Amino acid sequence: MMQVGKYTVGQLARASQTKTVTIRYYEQRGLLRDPPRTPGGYRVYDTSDLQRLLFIRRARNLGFSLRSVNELLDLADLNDAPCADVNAKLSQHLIDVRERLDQLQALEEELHGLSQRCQGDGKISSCQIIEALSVDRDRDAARAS
Amino acid sequence: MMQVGKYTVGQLARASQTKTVTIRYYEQRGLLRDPPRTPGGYRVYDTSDLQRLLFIRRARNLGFSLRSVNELLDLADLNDAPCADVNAKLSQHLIDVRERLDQLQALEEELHGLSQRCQGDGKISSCQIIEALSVDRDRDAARAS
DNA sequence: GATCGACCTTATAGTCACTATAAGGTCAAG
DNA sequence: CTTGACCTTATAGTGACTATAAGGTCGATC
Repeated sequence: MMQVGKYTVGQLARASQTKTVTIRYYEQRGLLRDPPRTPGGYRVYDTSDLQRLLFIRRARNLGFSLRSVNELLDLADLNDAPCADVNAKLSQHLIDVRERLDQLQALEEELHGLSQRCQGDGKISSCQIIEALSVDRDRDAARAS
Repeated sequence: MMQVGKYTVGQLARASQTKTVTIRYYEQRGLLRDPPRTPGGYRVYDTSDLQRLLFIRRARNLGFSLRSVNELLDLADLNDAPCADVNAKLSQHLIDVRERLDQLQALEEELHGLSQRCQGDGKISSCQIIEALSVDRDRDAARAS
């Protein structure tokens, strides 16, 4: 059995809801260090690796790109960097997320409107949905002009 | 000059707000036919190609995957397929979009909450945001157990 | 008919964040 | 000492493009 506070890649994976291949991918990308190995070549992680991985996963769940996560980790490692830098990154991300949210909302409305048009009793030749996708609408016309 | 109703790839690109490489990519993926060529090898498209491309772009703008767009095109080509098939695809897509919307909304709230925690006057060592990302919160703890 | 520049051609590699697969080696328990 | 779960590396694939290189064609002008 492995020492307490030590993990194989699989144990780290379980503890962080990550796949082992993903962990190795993070290592390759430089987000996680090259861990020490057993004589047989198995990776041996410790709790600080787990902490770092959990940080990565949380930030990823919040929609940060790996690049952003890396920058965040760099900042976090630099204890005397100004906290405002972190907040700036967060604010920009929040702006991006809100924009995506707006777009997705508009999309939802459009799809909902589209789904209302189906009588459900016809053939494709008279399908209002296909029709709507096929015909130039105001937006297309305006953009193309 | 090119005949009326005929387009080079670049003209098709301009008329559909697409990049030429993307058009060739769609051709490669089988969404657009291999068009006839000039003696010199230039692709020559006509208005039906433009219609089809506009259909693709509209569906893509609505968040359909290329695979779905392809299925939709297949249905549209089959004039006697039941319209309900199209509606089923649309409904499923609407469900997916609404799910993404919910997730993005939750994300927005979390990020907003996080951004409220910045005092903006400290160093990383006392950054509440980094803190929040670093520390196990209820969700992580619950999932890992 | 030479030249120019805008446009076209193919092929290949890169992006992002993984996921999948193959072929083989290690670990610990029984 | 065998078993089976786990680990190793390397390579290729995903989706929907984007970027780049190296070269060929078109049509207008001189």
